[in-house]
Amino acid sequence: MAAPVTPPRGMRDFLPNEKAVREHALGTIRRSFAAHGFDEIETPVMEDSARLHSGLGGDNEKLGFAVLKRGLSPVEIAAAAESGDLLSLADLGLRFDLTVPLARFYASHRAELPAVFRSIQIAPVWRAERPQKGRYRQFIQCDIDIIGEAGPLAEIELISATTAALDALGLTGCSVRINDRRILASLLGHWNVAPELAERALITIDKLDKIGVAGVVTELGGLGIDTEGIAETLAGMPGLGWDAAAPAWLDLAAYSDLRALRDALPATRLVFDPTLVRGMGYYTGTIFEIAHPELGYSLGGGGRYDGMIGRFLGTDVPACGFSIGFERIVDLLGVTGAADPDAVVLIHEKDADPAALVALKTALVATGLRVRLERRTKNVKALLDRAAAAGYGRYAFVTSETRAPSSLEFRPLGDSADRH
RNA sequence: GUGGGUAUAGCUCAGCUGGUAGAGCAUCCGGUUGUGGUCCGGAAGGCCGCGGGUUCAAGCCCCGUUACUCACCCCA
Repeated sequence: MAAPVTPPRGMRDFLPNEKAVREHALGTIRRSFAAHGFDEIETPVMEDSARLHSGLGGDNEKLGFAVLKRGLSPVEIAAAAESGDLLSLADLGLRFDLTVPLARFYASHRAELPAVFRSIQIAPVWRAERPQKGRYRQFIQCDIDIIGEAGPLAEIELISATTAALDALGLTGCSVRINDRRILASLLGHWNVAPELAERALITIDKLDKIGVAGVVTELGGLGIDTEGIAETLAGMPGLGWDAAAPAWLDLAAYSDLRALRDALPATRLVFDPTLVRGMGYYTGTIFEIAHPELGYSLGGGGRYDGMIGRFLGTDVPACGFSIGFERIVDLLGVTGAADPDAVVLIHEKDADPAALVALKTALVATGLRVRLERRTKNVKALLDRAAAAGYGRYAFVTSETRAPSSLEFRPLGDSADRH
């Protein structure tokens, strides 16, 4: 058996028709974001290892691909193995999201950017996860971020631009779940959860829709949290809605801010969900996620991270972002290639004159057509089916008598069942 | 990191209670068919993922391993 030829685990090759669908979707998203006043930027795929592991990335930090320093000596490697700190052998890492690189980018280029900067990033990120449906080790994220806007305008613009992009893709049925870190903080305070347990407790709360009230109570108890009265609070959380009679644990200021967002976005299905958490440690205020009724995972998410840029810049700058999980969107769209009548296939004999063929093709290209040459095989049907699947709309046979494009007789390509 | 499923031709898959490897599609060749998407015939293509074990005999049973895949964890 030959050496394996599959791509690395969790990473994929894309066939021509898949690539075409992806590029089409990316173009749609890009145009939609740009129309809403965002500007596209690009950053390197790697960042300093120390920056990626600054504690802001939550669990994702553990999933980062590290890049070894060049020219390591056996002594250094042995020392790292001895100390158990293998990460010290890496000085760079592949980015696991686009937010941490953006914060560094902004800190680096602040002087050249507008006071309120609206960025687009459409780029791959890497996480060393166990792959499964909707989860890959290399995947594209489509992020928009607004830096320098502390008020709700940022959230409103981000949510409306993102839902506009989803609409442009023809994706229906999506809703946006929304919550606020301040609400989660007041909830944990109400339960007297120790700060060092807060992160674990939040992740557990996030699972409420999956494991139920009893499951969450058990898991919280396992963390060492006093679960007295927690079940009652939990039971009332999912259906709370927009007109709740303010339970004691609810941060009223944050709740009121969320209601204002809801009022500002009448066209969006905005669902208040106090159990929404999100894993990234850097969120400080609003958090949101795109939900789809057919999927058990989210199609994207984001939130406000007012503290992050200050870690790189020294002074705090408010920031908020929204990320679309491109791979999950594409999986949902499926592969549909429409036939292009301006894309034609020229079928020629094995012994056709190459110079004449290319001259003929060039003449057709000059008229605005997309032209592919195909050597005639015994099985013409298979050849034509493949061309049709690749989006070609017409075909013609080239013979030794074919001199000019006008002598070609084009026929439509398509389902072979309805023609013969 | 944890658990389940799968692994046979380029692709999609059969292969019965263990008995020397099969189909369809694709490829190539010959013929047929109104300058052509039809049909007929033929050929080529396999360490049955890899390594052990049981057996007279293993694609099939047992153990291990690797890869893929689904779910959990976590996440887009």
